[in-house]
Amino acid sequence: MPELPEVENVRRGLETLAVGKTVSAIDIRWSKIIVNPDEVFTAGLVGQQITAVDRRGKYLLIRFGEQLTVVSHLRMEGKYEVVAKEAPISKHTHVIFEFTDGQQMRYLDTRKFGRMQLIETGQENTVAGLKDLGPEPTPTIFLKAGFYQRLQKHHKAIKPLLLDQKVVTGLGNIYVDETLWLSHIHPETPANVLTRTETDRLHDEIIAELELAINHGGTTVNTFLNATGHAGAFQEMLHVYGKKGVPCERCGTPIEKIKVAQRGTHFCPKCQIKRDAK
DNA sequence: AGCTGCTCCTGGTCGC
DNA sequence: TGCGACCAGGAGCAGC
Repeated sequence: MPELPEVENVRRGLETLAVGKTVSAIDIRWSKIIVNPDEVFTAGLVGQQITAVDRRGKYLLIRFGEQLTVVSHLRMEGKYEVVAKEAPISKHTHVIFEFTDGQQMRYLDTRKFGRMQLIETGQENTVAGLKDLGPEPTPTIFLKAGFYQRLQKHHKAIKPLLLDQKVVTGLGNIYVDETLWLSHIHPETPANVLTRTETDRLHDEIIAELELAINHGGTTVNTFLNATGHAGAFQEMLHVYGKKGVPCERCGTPIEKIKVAQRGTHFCPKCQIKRDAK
């Protein structure tokens, strides 16, 4: 599933393949993907040129001309491809941007969870989800002191807080399990029992893990911008996610899978000791 | 305000 | 083999 590293990879691919192209037509095949009325979305974008592709957290910000932005969230299975218009269209293609050069940028999404919204550039803060987004996971923006203070305010489990994009943006279920294992923290640990030393360690692991994944996913960019293609490569680097019953790399104890806040959660019961509330 | 639970979807897996 | 039940989950939202 696309988390921040995969979205960044898609961003880089679209930057290469779609910037400079001008939209000649739009075909919306599954209307619910588009937050705006179909005709507003289409009328706004036809004739516009793609000028840049930015990213904020897991949101893609596709810039059209100087004044318009399409905010695109891939959710679970969204993908983009840029292909010749003659290329076969899969049944999971829901939005097609046709360009004046005969190519098409297509949005594919097996489970149709993804969303796209046309806004005026500069109005990003009107989009629910974007306006309350926390810091990007980079050392200059995501600060240890603020992270610690934020966690101290909560007594619920650390895992759902890391999934909350308001605390830090970019983590999904896979990377949360991975960073908690790397940090020796049990996913159900109440956030406010974590020490400053522990949250500092967690902070560093989050930054390092996402950077590693971005760099790892940045190796292959072709006309098909496929998040799962890169996830396949990163698969080899996972320590706990999807490894129920497999011996922990550090201590050999079988990895366990439980539910935390309705999410499948993988951890090592020996390396990640559960602690009670204060 | 914090938190929980529901919703959207389809493909894959499991039991019978 | 076929079929139904159930699971996977990011984030917006309602409701307590």
